[in-house]
Amino acid sequence: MSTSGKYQPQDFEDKWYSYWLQHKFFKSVPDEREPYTIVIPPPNVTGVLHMGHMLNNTIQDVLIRRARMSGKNACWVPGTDHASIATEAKVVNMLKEQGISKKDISREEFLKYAYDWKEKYGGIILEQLKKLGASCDWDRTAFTMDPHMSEAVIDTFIRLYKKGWIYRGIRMVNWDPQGKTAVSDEEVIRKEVNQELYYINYKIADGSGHLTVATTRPETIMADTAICVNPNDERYFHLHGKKVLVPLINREIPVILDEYVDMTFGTGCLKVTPAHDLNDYELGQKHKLPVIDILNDDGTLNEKAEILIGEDRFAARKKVAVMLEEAGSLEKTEDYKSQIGFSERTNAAIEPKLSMQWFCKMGEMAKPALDYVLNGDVKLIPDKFINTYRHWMENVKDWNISRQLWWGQQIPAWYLPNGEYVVAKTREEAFEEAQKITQDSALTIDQLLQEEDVVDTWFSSWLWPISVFDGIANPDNPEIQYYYPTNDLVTGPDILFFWVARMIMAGHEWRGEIPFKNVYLTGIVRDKLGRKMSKQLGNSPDPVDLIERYGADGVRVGILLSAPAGNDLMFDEAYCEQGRNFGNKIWNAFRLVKGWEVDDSLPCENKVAIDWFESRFNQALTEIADNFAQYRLSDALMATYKLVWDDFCAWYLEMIKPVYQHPADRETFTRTVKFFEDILKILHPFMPFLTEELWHDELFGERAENDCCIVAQMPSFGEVNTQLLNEVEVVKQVVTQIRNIRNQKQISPKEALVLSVKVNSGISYNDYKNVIGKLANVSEFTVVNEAVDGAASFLAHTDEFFVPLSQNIDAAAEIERLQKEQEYLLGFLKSVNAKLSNERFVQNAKPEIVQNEQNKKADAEAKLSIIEKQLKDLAG
RNA sequence: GGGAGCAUAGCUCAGCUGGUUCAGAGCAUCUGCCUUACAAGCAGAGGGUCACAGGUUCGAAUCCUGUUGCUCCCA
Repeated sequence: MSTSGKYQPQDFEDKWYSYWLQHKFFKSVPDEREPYTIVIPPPNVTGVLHMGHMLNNTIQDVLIRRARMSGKNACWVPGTDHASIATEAKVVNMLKEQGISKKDISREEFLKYAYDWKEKYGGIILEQLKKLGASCDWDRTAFTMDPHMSEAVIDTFIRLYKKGWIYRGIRMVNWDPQGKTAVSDEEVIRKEVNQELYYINYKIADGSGHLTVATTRPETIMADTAICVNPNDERYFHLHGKKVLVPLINREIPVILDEYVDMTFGTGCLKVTPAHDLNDYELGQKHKLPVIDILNDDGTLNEKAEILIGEDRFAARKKVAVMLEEAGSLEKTEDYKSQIGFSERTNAAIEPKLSMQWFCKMGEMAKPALDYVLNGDVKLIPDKFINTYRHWMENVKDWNISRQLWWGQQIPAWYLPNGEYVVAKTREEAFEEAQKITQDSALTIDQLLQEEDVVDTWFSSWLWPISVFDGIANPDNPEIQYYYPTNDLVTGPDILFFWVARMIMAGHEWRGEIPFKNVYLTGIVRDKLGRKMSKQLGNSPDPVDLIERYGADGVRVGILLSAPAGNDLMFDEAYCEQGRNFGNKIWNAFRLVKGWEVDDSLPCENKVAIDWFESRFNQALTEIADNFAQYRLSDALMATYKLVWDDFCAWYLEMIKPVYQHPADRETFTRTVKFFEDILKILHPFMPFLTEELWHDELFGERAENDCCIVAQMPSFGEVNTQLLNEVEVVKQVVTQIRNIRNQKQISPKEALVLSVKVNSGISYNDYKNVIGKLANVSEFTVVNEAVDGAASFLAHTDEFFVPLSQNIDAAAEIERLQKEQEYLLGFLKSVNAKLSNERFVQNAKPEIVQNEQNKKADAEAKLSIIEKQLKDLAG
């Protein structure tokens, strides 16, 4: 503890993190203890820490630290994923700045640049996690492209291919023209966008007039291969069998009939563009229409468009509109709102595009993965997500796993000169296989061409809980045997399908087992106005900056206070301030105790206070454990907060605090120091730095080098004296009431008061004389048999208290107060009596509930008779 | 358009299978205090027709139906 006396978390946080690292407290190796394992949801290697990470990793650290302090062998595996699209985009940009174009360099050269980039910038986020206090086993830091991790990916590809679950096919995919790759359905974010609906006239080829088509994408007319109308649409009977001319290019296309067309939308005439729309594609298949793809991979028009070649699709849209207008083919335009897909990675508008891709069948794998969740083997917390999960799993579509990129695991498929392909781990194995298939002795190994594409990053991530323990290539190794299945996974609901569902599938496929027992789904961090935090809005605080200002402990407390499980959280810096203030409170409570002198000759006069706090502490311990068992971390924190601030600081320390510059007795001091140590333990998972700092203070005596709070064992549950707890609650009421009287009558806390009690409850107030004397500054406390005249009075439980005051009592005000209370009690009694005199209540309600009502009745009646008597006395 | 969820104090949220004074917590607010651990604090206090309308029940914040408003997922 620093000598400055002020709580300054920055002074010691780095010190203790280094100390923990040095002493390898985060390190885990299999042993005879029960394991407790968390694998980190690997953040994107290009990423920097944002508030979502803060939340997520604070939760993981709290769980892992608590497990570590509960006798478990705690292992938190950190790492990053290679984020193929995002990283490749960054590297391409970096090269562009250096004047290098990706087209001009080889795959090998590109990958070298990419690895250099990763080495240089890829670890930032992990360093930031250290600031937060994350107690990961850094020796285990994994990366989804580490050799053994990549090998697991390739093995998985081959295994699933051999099972017939991976196939290649032409499909309409979500094309990201900026990333120049396909993305999966889950990576497309739909947003409502204001667009224009263009009404375009197509001339009928025989010169008999025109028809009008409404479209949001006029630039795709050059790819039209038909116009479709509903066969039942009377307006268009005359068009059946006709041909029309595509405006601007005058290509002839047929009018086809299909009930698919919605007669009420637009004009009822649909342009069919099989290459650029999924529904049109299916329609085209059905009617055997040709496919004309007019777009390049980067979203510009190609020569098949005939016009505007090389223009970007959005620029082309505007130009086509102008050209149509000039040609007299544009009937009108209308404002129109519709849902457009955007790439999660690049935010480019997704272009539906036909291309040859690799797919992974999901149906077979989804079934067991769904069952694990439905039968509770894998628990989703909160369980409201089970419905969402089930819905997705029951309607799962095949997963497009190929990406047209270099950064990632290259698909282990090898093309032969004749167009066939084989799937094999190495070129050599592929060659062997190829020879077998082709029986071609002329085939040479160099003739094999490996698939250019890589697999989706999630195709690595779904193996994460297994592959970090090398459980794919070495399924029986001691690590995977020990740590798998892991315990808790902490992540956001937005990747329930991307990742969580697929990990469960992979777990079942490779090990016939779940990957984790519990999935804690955090909410999304929003600003206090409820908006999602985003770079564009600039409404996200920089977590590292927050840590510098409030301390890591303060930020951890702040973010947990605002984060009930599964709910989005409205983050406000005020929570961090509350966290820091809490740290300050603990710090100062510590300074108080530390400052006490001890006099061994003094007797202990605080037995009641000590016994009370011990009971209260044990009670809170159960509450906290219960909250943890239900993953109610903010409640666990709040229970701890109240125990420390209210019970320990505000009540206990005030009860036992020696008079200024007077020494404490040995017993009180020793017990209090012990309480403090236990408090540090339960606080540690939430506030690791502060607790470690105080743990090593000389107040606790000499500590061995490895005697650290981080590895201390949680206090064990002790006895709870309920009667004592209840009595102290009454005593606290007494103290509050006296303080109230002081407030009302403007009596200084320094002025001692005299107190008498007429006991009706059986509580032995003698035991609490000291406590009440100290907390309420009462110099004389006597038990009386009769009411004291002319004194301020109040009720605590059913006991009557009297405080004679130098000033006269305002009898009228006192009467009014009592009458108010009487009125309330009479009303209350009435409702209780109404219940009790209701036969159906007495018959139907559970006996203990009826008994309760009777207790309430007796209690109210007792209070009423006291008040009546007091009123009579005042009147008399 | 289909599905799910939510609505409780100024704010963020608890409130389990209806029944202890059930209407709560934290923060914020108000009042009084620089009482030598802490003003990043202490002591008090106020604040809600539990979205709205019906229903079931001896009894509803809690269960049912409808209405309104918001959020998310899917098409």
